[in-house]
Amino acid sequence: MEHPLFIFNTLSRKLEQFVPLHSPFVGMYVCGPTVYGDPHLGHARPAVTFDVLFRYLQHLGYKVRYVRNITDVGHLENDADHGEDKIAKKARLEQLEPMEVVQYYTDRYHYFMDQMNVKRPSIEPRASGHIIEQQEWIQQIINNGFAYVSNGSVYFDIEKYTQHFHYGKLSGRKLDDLLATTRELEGQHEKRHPFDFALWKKAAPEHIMRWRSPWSDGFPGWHLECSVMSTKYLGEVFDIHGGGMDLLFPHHECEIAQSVAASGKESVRYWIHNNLVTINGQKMGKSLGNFITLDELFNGKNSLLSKAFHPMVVRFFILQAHYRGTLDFSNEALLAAEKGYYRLMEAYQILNKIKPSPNTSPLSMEEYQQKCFEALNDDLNTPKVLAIFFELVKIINGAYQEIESLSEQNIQFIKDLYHTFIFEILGLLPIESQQSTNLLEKVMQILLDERMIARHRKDFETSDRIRQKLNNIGIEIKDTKTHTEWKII
RNA sequence: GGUCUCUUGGCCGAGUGGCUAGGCAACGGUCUGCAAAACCGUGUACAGCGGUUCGAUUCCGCUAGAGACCUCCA
Repeated sequence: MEHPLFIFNTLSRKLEQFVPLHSPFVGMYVCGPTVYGDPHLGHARPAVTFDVLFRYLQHLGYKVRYVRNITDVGHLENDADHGEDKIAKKARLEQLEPMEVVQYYTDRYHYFMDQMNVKRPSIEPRASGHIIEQQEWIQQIINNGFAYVSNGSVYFDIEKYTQHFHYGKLSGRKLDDLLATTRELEGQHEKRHPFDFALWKKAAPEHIMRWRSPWSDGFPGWHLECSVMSTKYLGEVFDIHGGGMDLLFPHHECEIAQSVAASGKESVRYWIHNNLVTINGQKMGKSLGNFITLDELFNGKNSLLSKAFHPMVVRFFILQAHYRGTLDFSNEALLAAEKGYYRLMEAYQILNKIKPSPNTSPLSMEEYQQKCFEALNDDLNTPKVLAIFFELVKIINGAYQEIESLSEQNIQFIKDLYHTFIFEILGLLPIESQQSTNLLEKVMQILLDERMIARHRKDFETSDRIRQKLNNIGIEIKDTKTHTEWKII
């Protein structure tokens, strides 16, 4: 690889050169959604972030196995629900089979991710399909002495673990601090220590989702599935584990502990975390109820939105910020992103209309390419890539007006840059204008001809009326020196 | 309360020890019958106070404000 990729590893809190364990193969695991609700903007961020990483690694020539799980069991609710499974609870509310809920929201998730041009992972395992493997892990951890059975549930023995290993190395937490701040939770009395976490949970009688086990009829603990499924498909040690910042503790910390307790090895080499989407400076999240679903975003039906936004605009919006910074949502910010996105895409269309300059322009296109790679290699700096492209947009527009000159080769080179960076790696696609049929083309031509005749005889009242009426139904007219252009907006 | 992070012009957001991204909005201009788009130009931002330095928005300290995690969460 001629361009070494550097990526921020949460484990070391440093920028590290990415070197796969078994090049050219790369194993990447990302925590997927818990399918008990519609996906919102907060789900889109990691999906897009790691989609870009996936795409970029592939572009660099790596053979990537990308695993992203579906959590369809195992998340406890510790409020008034007495450890009831989240999925089961929702099912009860809606009078549905749990698996029906799971299927519904999984389909929804896929649908919206497809809309945003997020590639499907190589493997998308479900927690409920790996109960046996999870039980095997639990047994292994018990055998190794790092877990104990209590009243049909199995808990991870943190104190035992810390005698040999460092619990808190990823999140930088100290056990004493944790001790002082751990809250009173249901089932606490079953644990030896308040910070022990469940590997297996005995199910209450009314609990729908349950499986047989040596310890009780119950369900696996909420941190176990990722450890089990990642190593099952990627090996005991693999390259990348990603997810949202909010999963850092306790979820990812527990994953490390589980792996070490089971196999003696830490399985993840590069921990990568994306930052959160905020709204009014606050985390957008399920529990706060301040989230905007992708469905609402795409159809505009939310009081915070002035209009519907195209999925590509949302993707662009996400990529305009660096993945490790918070991204503040607002209607205004989205409108700005929308404008910018169309500007970027229109410049690509204009490339086909430029008259190539016969003399070679002094612009070095290779330099732009180089800068794009440097930006991506510097911890996936997508906003910088976009900034570089907006410099090109200026040149493209200038060339169209013939105040800048681009040679045939220049034009082709820029097209190639678009294909590589914008379409392939950033995964932004031009929004196809609603299939303008041949008939529409012809009708438009008649209208524009009539308008041109009116303009020629200085009947601007008529020409403006035609333009306004077309505008009202979503067709925009632009007069250039030689002709009139139109497009559906 | 503990741990950690952040604070960039009207908004969103990159980045750097000196050469001041980008997008959106605004203003002036070119073009146009007028628009729209595009192009050109303008606004000289880095929370506050100290310190290090020839020089700090960028490094260090303090203060203020905001946020995240400590409980399921992308």
